Amino acid sequence: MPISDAESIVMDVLWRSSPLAAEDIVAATAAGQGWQEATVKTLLNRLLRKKAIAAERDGRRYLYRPLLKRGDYVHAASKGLLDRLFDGRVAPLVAHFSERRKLTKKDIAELRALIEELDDDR
Amino acid sequence: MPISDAESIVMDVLWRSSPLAAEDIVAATAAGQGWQEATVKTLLNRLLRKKAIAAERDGRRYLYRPLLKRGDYVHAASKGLLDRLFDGRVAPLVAHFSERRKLTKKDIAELRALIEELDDDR
DNA sequence: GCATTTCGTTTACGTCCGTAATCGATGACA
DNA sequence: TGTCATCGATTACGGACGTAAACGAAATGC
Repeated sequence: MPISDAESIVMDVLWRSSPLAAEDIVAATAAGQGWQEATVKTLLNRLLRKKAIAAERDGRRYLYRPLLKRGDYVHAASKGLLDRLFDGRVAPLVAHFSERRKLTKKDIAELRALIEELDDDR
Repeated sequence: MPISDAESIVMDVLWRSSPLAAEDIVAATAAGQGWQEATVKTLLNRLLRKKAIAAERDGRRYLYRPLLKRGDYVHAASKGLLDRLFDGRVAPLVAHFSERRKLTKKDIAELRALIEELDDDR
């Protein structure tokens, strides 16, 4: 079952640091997202049902931590997009941004460094 | 208003060739997707309401063509993902696939060619 | 001990989405 | 000219999502 956009914001908090109490997650998200605590509670419950997080009792409250790894989530999302739009390959995506002139000098330098490194491994 | 996954499959057909009659779009998608014609009709109507396509009368039927450009759609989707997951930059995405060893030799060669070309433009 | 606060759980509700059947108008055919 | 086939338009319906209030149990303050 997929993690929704709103849910992924909660995951982000937990990926950054965990375990956390609901209170902490509310503190980290509610203001920025304009959410009520109740909303965060709902999202936590849905994530529990999806087995994306786990809760362990800590006295009268629970502490939440991710079960789903950030890398796995990022990978699934990225691969989904690549498959749908770029024939599953990375280069066409880079080419797309290049054609749209959305690559800064810094982007290009980073890419060049990456590629050189990869070539070294070869 | 966002184009949903199912809708984007209809858009794909129209991006490949347009204008097309509903019948053609059904022919191009229904079998592969396991859709009834009714489903395709619904999707066409929703795309019309979203102004992603336009219909012009052709005798007793309509011919549909895209208003939304494929490049714009691809860009919005890609940028959304990059922004959400990779700090809006392309290199970290490439690095991610590299770390997961999901880059084939061919991918790397394509990327190297791309980068060299970009460097030439510099 | 009893009221109040504090958690998590349950329920709610409008919208979008996937999927499709049905309806209504119009053109074709007999 | 009346009936049948075609189209697009309307309506339907369950599930997910965003957003949140209400409820119930447990702890805490007095």
